[in-house]
Amino acid sequence: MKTRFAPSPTGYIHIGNVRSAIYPYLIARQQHGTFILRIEDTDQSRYVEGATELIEDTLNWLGLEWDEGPIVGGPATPYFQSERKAIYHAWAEKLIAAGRAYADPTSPDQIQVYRDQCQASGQPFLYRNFRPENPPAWHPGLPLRFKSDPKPRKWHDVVMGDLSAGPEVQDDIILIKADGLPTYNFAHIVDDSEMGVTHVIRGVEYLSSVPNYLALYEALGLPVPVLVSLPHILGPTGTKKLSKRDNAKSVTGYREDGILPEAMLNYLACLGWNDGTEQEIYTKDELIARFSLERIQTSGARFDETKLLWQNGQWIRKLVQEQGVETFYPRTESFWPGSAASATPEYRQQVLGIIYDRLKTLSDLRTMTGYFFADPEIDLTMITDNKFLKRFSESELSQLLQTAADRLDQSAWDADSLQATLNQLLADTGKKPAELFSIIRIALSFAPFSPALHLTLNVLGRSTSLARLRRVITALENA
RNA sequence: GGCCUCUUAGUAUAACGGUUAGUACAACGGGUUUUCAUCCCGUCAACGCGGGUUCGACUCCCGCAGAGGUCACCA
Repeated sequence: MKTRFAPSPTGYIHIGNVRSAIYPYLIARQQHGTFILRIEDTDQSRYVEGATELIEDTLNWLGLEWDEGPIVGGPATPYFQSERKAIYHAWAEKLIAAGRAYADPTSPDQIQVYRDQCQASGQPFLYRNFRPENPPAWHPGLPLRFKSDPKPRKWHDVVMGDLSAGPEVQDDIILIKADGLPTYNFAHIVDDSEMGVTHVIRGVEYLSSVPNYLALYEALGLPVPVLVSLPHILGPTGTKKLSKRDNAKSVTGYREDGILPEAMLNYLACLGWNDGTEQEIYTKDELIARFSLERIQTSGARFDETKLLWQNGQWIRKLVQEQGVETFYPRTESFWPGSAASATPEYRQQVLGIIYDRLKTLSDLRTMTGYFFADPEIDLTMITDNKFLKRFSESELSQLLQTAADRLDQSAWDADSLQATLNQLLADTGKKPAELFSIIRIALSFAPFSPALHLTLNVLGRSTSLARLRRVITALENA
């Protein structure tokens, strides 16, 4: 089995088209086949500098390594269509010799006139109805058209099932443009054949062109590969396919948001595909083992960021628990708040160790860990408005904090001892956990939420913790 | 407009003629010595419509509606 991902370098890879890379990759790996990356850069006007690198970066991030293509090379080198002109021209000459292709002398303006005429009379426009009787010999500067042989066509699509189409959708499509470069319609057929691609996996937008492709395969004497049409991914609100026009984010844009590639691959693979079980979390190896083209959904699927976020949280927990904090830590390095810059990696790892199960994305570290690295600004309203604390006066609260500070000062400073001290404090003061722990927690962090109190104290350390309690005691006294 | 495709809760999906239509996310409620999160328990919520076929239809057939795709010297 040989599959390929064949993007055109017109920009970044977005959520809406990355499944055309994931599915061919998964099935190729499962069958111990070959996954090819081919760059379809035949449209010079749409070429974007650096887009190829963006594509490679996306595949690398998701872990979709290609066996043949740019950088790695392969038996069908080159893998850029712009460098394969001679190959397309050789196949074009064969068609001309067989009487199945001809030069098109009609100007684009004239074609537009024909098109308008048809529209005015309510007829579908087909170029073959205007085919010139004595076309000139083909030479550079003239487009080359396929001489179609319209007839009923039947074919099978692994996802869509048995399909058919009538002659009315088959036309004399352009094979080579006036600039000498081939169209997608011609180039992909030649390339897939030359490269030995057995399974063509691409978006459903190509479905209506398949009858023309079938005619071309026939005229070229080439076998038709297995055809697989992937339904579109829809935007979160609209009903149209996700595209860059309606703010589809790049896949790697989610990397900057703190999404893990494991989660992204997991989510995307399962958007419109399932193995029939109720499993939700899949590793790449599990996806490779379980994937099947036949179980790809026939209808489009909406991209739902909420579930991606949930899966990402699951993956963060899974990886930290499996690998340990130290191993996972390097992946978090660019996500810490600025105030963490002066902290040691060891200290950041300690913070990560008690906060990771609250993260939905790695970038949550930026907003959730500030008080571990710098003294938070005192905001007494967080105390006075707290639903457990508002019934106490400032002096009661400051006395409570004073007692807590004194006891903690006597305590050994490790998580277990701190928990024991807190429990003892609870018994001695007769306060409810919601009261005692809330005032201490807020005094330490002034954050809406934080890890368990004994763990927070343990990581902050004795001197920082006590200093923070004391400045709040002072603030309460002066209130 | 022609041609083609699709249609189960808000979202992603399971079901391959017989189920109280299952699961996950979200939402809502509850539990786990503070908060938030995790984890656990629970609640709400779906077969687009109309005809057939059949003892029986989400499942098969036909029609309709809605949505999408495509009709480029773009891919």
